Amino acid sequence: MARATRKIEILHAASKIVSERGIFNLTLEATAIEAGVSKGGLLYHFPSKEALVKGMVDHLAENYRDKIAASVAESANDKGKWIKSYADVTFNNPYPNKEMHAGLLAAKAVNSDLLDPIRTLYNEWQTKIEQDGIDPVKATIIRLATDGIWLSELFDLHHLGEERKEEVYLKLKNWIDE
Amino acid sequence: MARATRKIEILHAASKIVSERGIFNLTLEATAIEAGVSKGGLLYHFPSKEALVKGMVDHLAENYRDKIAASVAESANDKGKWIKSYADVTFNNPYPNKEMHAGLLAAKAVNSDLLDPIRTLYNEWQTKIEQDGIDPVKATIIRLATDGIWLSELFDLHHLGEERKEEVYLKLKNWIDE
DNA sequence: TTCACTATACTACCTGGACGGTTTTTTTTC
DNA sequence: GAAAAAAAACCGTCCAGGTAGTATAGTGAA
Repeated sequence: MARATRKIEILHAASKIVSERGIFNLTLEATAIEAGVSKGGLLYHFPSKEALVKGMVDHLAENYRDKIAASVAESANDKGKWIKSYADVTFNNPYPNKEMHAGLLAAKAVNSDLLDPIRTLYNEWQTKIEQDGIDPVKATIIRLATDGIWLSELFDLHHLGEERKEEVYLKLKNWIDE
Repeated sequence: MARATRKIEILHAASKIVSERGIFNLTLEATAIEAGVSKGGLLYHFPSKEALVKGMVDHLAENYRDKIAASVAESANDKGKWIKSYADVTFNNPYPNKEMHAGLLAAKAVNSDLLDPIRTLYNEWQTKIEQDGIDPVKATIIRLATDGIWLSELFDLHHLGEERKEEVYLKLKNWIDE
């Protein structure tokens, strides 16, 4: 089974390894085993390690873009819908974030250029966020604060308690409409 | 020459390699060469790679702690001096941030437990920031926004222009005293 | 004598990637 | 619609190169 799916299974396996065992354990063999495929099979889909990591980043960038776009689409067309969607998705979606973390770390380790799709995404969002009917500085601060949560989760540096996190989230949301 | 200094030179060399060439090029040999020391010499100071990375993290944590503490000390004892110092130092000090980036990435790659000193630091600051005379939620948002800048610089994801960055900085500062 | 190294050699292991198959699926031909 | 051909998807082994860490003998300074 699984035609186009195999590639994606392999990408998930790679992310899982990075998340659970760290970059240094992201080897072709380990990825193959985790994905339930042979090394040769893996190399058929991704002809090099760099190609594999590129696959991770491209995949997650596409996913994240869709996720935000979907959230924006179902918003009423009120002002601030981009920053609101960005904050919503990032605060409340542990899953794509995990993959994001793995992809970022892997790309940074293997070849920084592989981060370009994320940079593109970031620039797109920043533009939208700043041109969405609210003060761009305020919008940028909300965006940065959201990213701050991200940083903290990426390195597991500090757990805001759930209540504090919720308070922050609500205060940011209210601030948008102020 | 250079008694206690050599160790620190080695740590700087290691950070430089991580920053410029990425984690995978942080080998013992490369570090020794960059530091102008023999491999044996390096291993004399840091008996394993993990010890080296631990040295990086410990050193930068100490540095960062001092830096913030110094900034707090020279503040008038007005409310919000902790968050103000945190934002000041992080916004305006590209140097320790670079080392921080390298240390975080190296520790995350080699062994997440090595991040513990940073976690401790983070917890200390969060406590101080929340008990410093201003609304803790507001203080936390400022802290998160500051960290957002960090994330962006760490992966080189997006350059806020200098003006926009300055606007953000000023708006956050004003917000503290509001 | 000890400390802080240098220089070199060596081991044991791991990893990316090449390579030459084999099996499964799809397409074409009769 | 069955057989044949071709393409796609995959397997498993091998190897050159690199790496952490060990070992060892020696050097100069305090």
